Amino acid sequence: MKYANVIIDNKSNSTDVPYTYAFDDDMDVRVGCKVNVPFARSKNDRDGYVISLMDEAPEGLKGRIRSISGIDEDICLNEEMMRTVEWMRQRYVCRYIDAIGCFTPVGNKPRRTVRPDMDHDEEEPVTSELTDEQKKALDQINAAIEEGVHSRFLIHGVTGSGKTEVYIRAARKVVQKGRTVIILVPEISLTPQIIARFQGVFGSDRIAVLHSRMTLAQRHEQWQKIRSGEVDIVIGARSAIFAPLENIGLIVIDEEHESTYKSDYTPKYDAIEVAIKRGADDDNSSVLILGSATPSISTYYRGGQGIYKVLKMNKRYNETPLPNVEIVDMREELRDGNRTVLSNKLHDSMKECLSADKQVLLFLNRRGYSTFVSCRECGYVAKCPICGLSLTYHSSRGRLMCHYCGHEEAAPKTCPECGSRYIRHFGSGTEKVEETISEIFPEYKTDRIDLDSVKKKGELRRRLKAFEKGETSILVGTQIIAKGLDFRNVGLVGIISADVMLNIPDYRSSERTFQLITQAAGRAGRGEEVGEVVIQTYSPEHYAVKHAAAQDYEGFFKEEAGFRQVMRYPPFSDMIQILFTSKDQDGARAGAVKWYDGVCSRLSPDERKDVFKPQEAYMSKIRDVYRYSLVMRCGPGSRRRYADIFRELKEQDAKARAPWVSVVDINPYSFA
DNA sequence: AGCACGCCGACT
DNA sequence: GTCGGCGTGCTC
Repeated sequence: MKYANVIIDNKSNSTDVPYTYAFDDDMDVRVGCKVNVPFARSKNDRDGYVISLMDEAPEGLKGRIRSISGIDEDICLNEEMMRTVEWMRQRYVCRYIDAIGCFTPVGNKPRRTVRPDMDHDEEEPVTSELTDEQKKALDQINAAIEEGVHSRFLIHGVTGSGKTEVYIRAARKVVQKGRTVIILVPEISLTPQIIARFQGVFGSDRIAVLHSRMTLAQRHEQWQKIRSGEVDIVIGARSAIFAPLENIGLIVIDEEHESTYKSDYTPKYDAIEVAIKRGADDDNSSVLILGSATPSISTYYRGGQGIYKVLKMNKRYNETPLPNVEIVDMREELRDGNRTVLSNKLHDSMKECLSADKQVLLFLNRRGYSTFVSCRECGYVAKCPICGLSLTYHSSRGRLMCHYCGHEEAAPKTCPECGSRYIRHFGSGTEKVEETISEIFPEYKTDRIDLDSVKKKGELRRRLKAFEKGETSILVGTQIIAKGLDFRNVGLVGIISADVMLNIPDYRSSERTFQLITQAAGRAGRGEEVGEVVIQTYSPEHYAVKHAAAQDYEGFFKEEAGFRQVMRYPPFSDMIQILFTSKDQDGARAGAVKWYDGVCSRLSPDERKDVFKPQEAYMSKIRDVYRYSLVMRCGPGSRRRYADIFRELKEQDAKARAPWVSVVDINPYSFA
């Protein structure tokens, strides 16, 4: 007789502990197995997962132990996966079963074969000569692959420098050694070329592509195929990091700065952190490659610390010149009497570009979910004196509030900098851009793409393809058009207003602005000719705008890292948000207050200063559920201690059957 | 007495 | 999460 510690497949906080079951020696129960077990007074057996094995039963349980009824042969994780599960539970303060759920397929086993139908536009493998930079990068990566120890690289390579070719050659070497590969891409539907390249080189048979539009049965089938060792390479979005591969030799995370690598569901994991965890495990010892033209500040900082080996690729593949970037000062436009959304400069450039039979791409911010207050004459923006972020205007009370710390002040009637009365909240009007454009350029076809207009599956790709083919001349859209497709005929990229993004109340707003402009610039003139980029803004002297216009990542990084260090934002700390939800308003508030007290009482006086007062979430009620939020900063090296405090409070809540739900989010993508 | 309902607590 | 047990209060 042997014993197994089992996690019951129950979405309850009070059963989130291992339960010990007995099994006969001839039963093949291993760590990671899915098993059926009797539980409590349930008539039917429940599903569970084995997290560890023991030879003896613990003293205290004698007489209460029941036996495993059966093993589910189809689903079995391995020890490395279960170690990652344990790590996720502690790191993200989630249940065992939430972490296990990341590794297991959803849905049931399909009755018949349901191979997914991919619309592959298979491309010829590009096997041209590598550039010197590509060779140098690949040499270092290959050496690490040969050595077979865990190592991490960041390829900082401008758009078009040929990162994909490096990934492919590294993957080929790893596969030749009989090991496996995970490739993460930000969004599968927007990156068909990279998939086509891999399929062209490795053939479709040994590659599994995981995408969000697959049915549950298809996912299950792909999971089985991967688990049984039929594929060498898995390509997919964020969740593909949980691919049930063994002996992972290489993990690639393309466009590592993208927000899609952070999960918005429980557990709120970061795929890059999971990649490091899985890659560093002795059973894998993988080489990890992050790639980006605009690495996140945190990643690049860690590169400087030696956590990643930074490989530079500064040359565009066929030496295509970088576009000319011009900043338009919208304050001057106003002074000159131009009150429209189009500056004279952008208008003229559009005219010129269109008459040369080239296409125009116009970027629009999604309407700000919060509005900031700024002066149209001098560009002044109201900011929080404590957090350094734009204050949010609450029209109902005519006051300004800080999203992070709750600081509150009256909205100014005149500009505190220049005395102008032209100070007001910003944001409306941009929705009408398409209308305005079609009025000004009626002879050219204009299309608009935003998240609302492409909800239907395949719609986004279809519309982008239409633009690519030249069916429309002007494309107006939000950030989603900044990614992916290669628009050969785009001569001009216009950013209608850099200000909305620059003033989102988030410590990364500068980083995101820099990335957007750089990315947008990468869309212009990818063919032979020099492209043009026009950025409209009321803050032309802002360092994110200036460095992006000069294509100077290094300069931007230095200034932004300085800001982060002074304000003690990541990577110099972790920002943590805990969201409390409840059917009744008092429940959510009570949870936030209870945790505020609980957290503070366990911290030093200095640390306590970094716990902000509980606040109503910006969206205080969604579908009849009330929301309260608690934000705090966690100093370097303290993550684990904070997570342990949160776990303790969660356990208390579970015992007391608290009438709220708490969700911990470490370095959330946005503060709700 | 008989039963519907809601709350509580244990689950290996 | 899920179940049975048990108390309360209503009806026959």
